[in-house]
Amino acid sequence: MANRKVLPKQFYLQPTLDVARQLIGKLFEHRSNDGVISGRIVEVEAYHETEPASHTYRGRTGRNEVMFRDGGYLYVYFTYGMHYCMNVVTEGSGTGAAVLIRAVEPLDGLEWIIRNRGDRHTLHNLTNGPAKVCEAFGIDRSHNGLPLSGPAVRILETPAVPSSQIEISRRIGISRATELEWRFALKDNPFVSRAKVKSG
DNA sequence: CAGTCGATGTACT
DNA sequence: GTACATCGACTGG
Repeated sequence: MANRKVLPKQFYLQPTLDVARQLIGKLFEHRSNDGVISGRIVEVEAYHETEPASHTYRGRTGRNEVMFRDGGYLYVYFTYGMHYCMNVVTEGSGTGAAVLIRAVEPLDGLEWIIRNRGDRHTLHNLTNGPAKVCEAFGIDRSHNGLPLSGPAVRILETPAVPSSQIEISRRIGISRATELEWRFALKDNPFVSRAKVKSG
């Protein structure tokens, strides 16, 4: 794969919705002793301390500490007794905000992704959901708080995706509050969660 | 195809 | 004790 530049710190310090939109099309990469797994980010959601669906709405807790850091760290949390979800922390120190990675399109390490997820899934079902992405990439509690500048986890620069290719919609799975249109996805990409399965 | 529901552990009230 | 930024298996049309 071509050499890619790691996203600069300043990228993550922007307003969370701007970071979310710009993360579409970027490459997420996990390097471990097992090898390299990478994927193109195709679906994200923004979360911010100013709205009730965010983990940070009620202030600091042990779990959400990483979300209050300055942007550029990975926030990983455990939910439903069995799943991990990973987020990109945004904005300045003291603001609890992040962008949830909801779906990626596999690039490198497909063999590892299949091994991590099990071999009874179709290609499109490997990484089309936030907990699926974490399982596929081998991301868990131990990655909480790691910097996205590497060496374990990184996000790499890519050419900007035109806004005509980005679909904006309501967030998924929110039960405590009115859902906001803070979800960004690549239009018609088959790796997006809840994508319609084409018959032809 | 859509809708329902159990799994399973942790953080927080 | 309750809710949970989910997934996958199962049901019925």
